[in-house]
Amino acid sequence: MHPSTVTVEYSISDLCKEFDITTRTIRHYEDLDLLSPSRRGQSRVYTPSDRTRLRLILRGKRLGLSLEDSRQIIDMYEPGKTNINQLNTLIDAIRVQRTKLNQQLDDISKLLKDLNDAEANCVTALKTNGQN
Amino acid sequence: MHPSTVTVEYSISDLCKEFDITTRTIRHYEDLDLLSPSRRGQSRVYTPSDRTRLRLILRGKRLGLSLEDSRQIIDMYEPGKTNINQLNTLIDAIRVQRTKLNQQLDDISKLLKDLNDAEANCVTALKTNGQN
DNA sequence: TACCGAGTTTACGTTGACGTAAACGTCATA
DNA sequence: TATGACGTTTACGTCAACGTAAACTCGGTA
Repeated sequence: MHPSTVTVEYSISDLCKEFDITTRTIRHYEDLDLLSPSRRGQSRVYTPSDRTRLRLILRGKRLGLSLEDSRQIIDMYEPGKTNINQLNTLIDAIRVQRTKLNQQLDDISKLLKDLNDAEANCVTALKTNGQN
Repeated sequence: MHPSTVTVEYSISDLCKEFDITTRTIRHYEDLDLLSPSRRGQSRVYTPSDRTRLRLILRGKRLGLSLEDSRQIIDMYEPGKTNINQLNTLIDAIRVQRTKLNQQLDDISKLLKDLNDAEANCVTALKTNGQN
């Protein structure tokens, strides 16, 4: 059996459609070194790894991270080129991020509770006024 | 016993210190009708209720909400002036927000897991290279 | 009274994250 | 061959969320 040589790749519009963003957005991320696709001719060619990075960027956006924050976090996943005396710095950064995320978890649970209360108030208001 | 008449109030700089923001930020929120403090002379005077609103705004910010989003959510907590035929709309909005927050919860738990993995990789890398 | 600290308004500047338009290349197919 | 669909670069525009500076008022106090 041959080793699987089906190298998956994506065009810029493939990724745009999948994630519902514009080409401008993707090229913007490349300007900020968040993505660095290879080229065939002048066209950009994206690997599954690039696609994963994009997913991480968009996830970061949903969490309110800046693109710069996302770049740092994503670089944490690529431990290959990290030299040893940066590893401890990296670990510290990871812990800082984790603290922020735990704060977010707390914020969200509180907000969800507030929303529950607010909804309950609405429902009560609807009932007591007896109007449908 | 008298009813407690100690009406707590805050100056703009009180709130700035407490939440570690600038006066410009607070006045900006007022421009957007997120806050509407009363005045003594020309100076702004904030009530505990204003302070609570500010806390909610900043919590929204940590979650990546726009100020406009926060304004809408905060208005949900003030059911007094909401008329009945808007209540259903409000309930819908609440459910939309809840959906977004649940998405965030999912994002965060994934990110936390990723950070755990990244940290583990760092630790392993430190050990195998045997350098302190 | 002369200044200081804390407040105010007005208005232009900045930064991040793209939008939008212009002008162009490349390839398939009608 | 010419018309689209899809790609590219370059560059100015926009919007949100403030920053920053200027010029002012007001209440205490040295």
